[in-house]
Amino acid sequence: MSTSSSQTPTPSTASGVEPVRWLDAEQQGHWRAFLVGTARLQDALGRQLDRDSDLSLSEYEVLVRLSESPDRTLRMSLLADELAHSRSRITHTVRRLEAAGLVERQACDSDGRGVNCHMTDAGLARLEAAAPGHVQAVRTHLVDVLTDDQLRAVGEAMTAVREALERG
Amino acid sequence: MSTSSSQTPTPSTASGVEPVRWLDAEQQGHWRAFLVGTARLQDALGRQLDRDSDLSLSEYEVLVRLSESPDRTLRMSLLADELAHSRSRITHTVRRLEAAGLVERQACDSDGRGVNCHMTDAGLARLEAAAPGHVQAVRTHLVDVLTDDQLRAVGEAMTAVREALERG
DNA sequence: GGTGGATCATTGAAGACTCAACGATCCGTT
DNA sequence: AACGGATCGTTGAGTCTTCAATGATCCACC
Repeated sequence: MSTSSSQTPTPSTASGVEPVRWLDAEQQGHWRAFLVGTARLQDALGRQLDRDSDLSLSEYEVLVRLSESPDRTLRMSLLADELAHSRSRITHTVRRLEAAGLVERQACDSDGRGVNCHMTDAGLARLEAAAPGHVQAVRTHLVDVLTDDQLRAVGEAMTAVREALERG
Repeated sequence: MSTSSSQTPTPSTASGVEPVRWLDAEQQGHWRAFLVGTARLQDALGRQLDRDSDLSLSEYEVLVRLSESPDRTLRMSLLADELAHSRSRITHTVRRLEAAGLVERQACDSDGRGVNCHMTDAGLARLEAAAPGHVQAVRTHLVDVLTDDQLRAVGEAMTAVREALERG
């Protein structure tokens, strides 16, 4: 068999079970290209960051969001939402960053439950050191490989996917 | 600052350092949409598989490739290459699948170093049980969210990314 | 036909992420 | 003002992945 490939739709029995709408060969090809391509891409980018800057991709993403925020500070929950990472994951990532001195936690004035994550000067310096290499890698492996139209298409498609998921 | 965002290209000093070609606002938006969208998508698909079929996405992928191969058998290295997973990761994934009785290892006739991974009947049954729900999830969160053109654009873009990476 | 550099797969430890459970705080309702 | 459900963030255990090191086999070449 070739599960999740193009198949004759199961001739509808009287079973009441929704027949599976398999993907056709083309759809499946695109889906697999997506899976494999993203795997290789994330792998290459993570490797570059780790090798050249001793940061994981998620640590880098956290630092970038902080660098763009007023006072270089962001609530844990906002970090989680913006990066689409679980709260638990953000807690663990921030704990590592804090241990490295790149970030520090502060109580949140307006909400006793909240925790603010503030990027230290060392954190900013570390990000600034890491950014050029990372951006170059994003170019080499993604942006410069695609036409402008292709990159836009990917961006818009993934925005649609994201919005659909955030409704469900 | 806003690292990896659109910036005035550093006025070229005489330092001999290649100026960083930052991403412009649009490129960066697409790149982030890609990061966040793929994160949410993989999360949703992995969750569905784990909940409904007690399989991880990588276990599922291994089973699919095996199901499509002659004799439901594939070399470990081919599994790794096709899925873009490390050899070590494949070893661990297959070990778990073997422990669950879904797969078994066999010596490879033509190559004494090689190991063939063969999918058992139980493995096939497990895959067939998992497939409808998974395919439906891929539709709900990706395929049915996009137009045919968008899906093709994504597939072709990621194919280009993949090929570029496999050359470097 | 032996040597030396590749490829294949595994191993174990370290690292990162998930999951469920938890305590604390917030806030709408009564 | 007290209840009760919801949100926030953390925790620790379990799971998955990476990384570096290893042993085994293959093969091109001398």
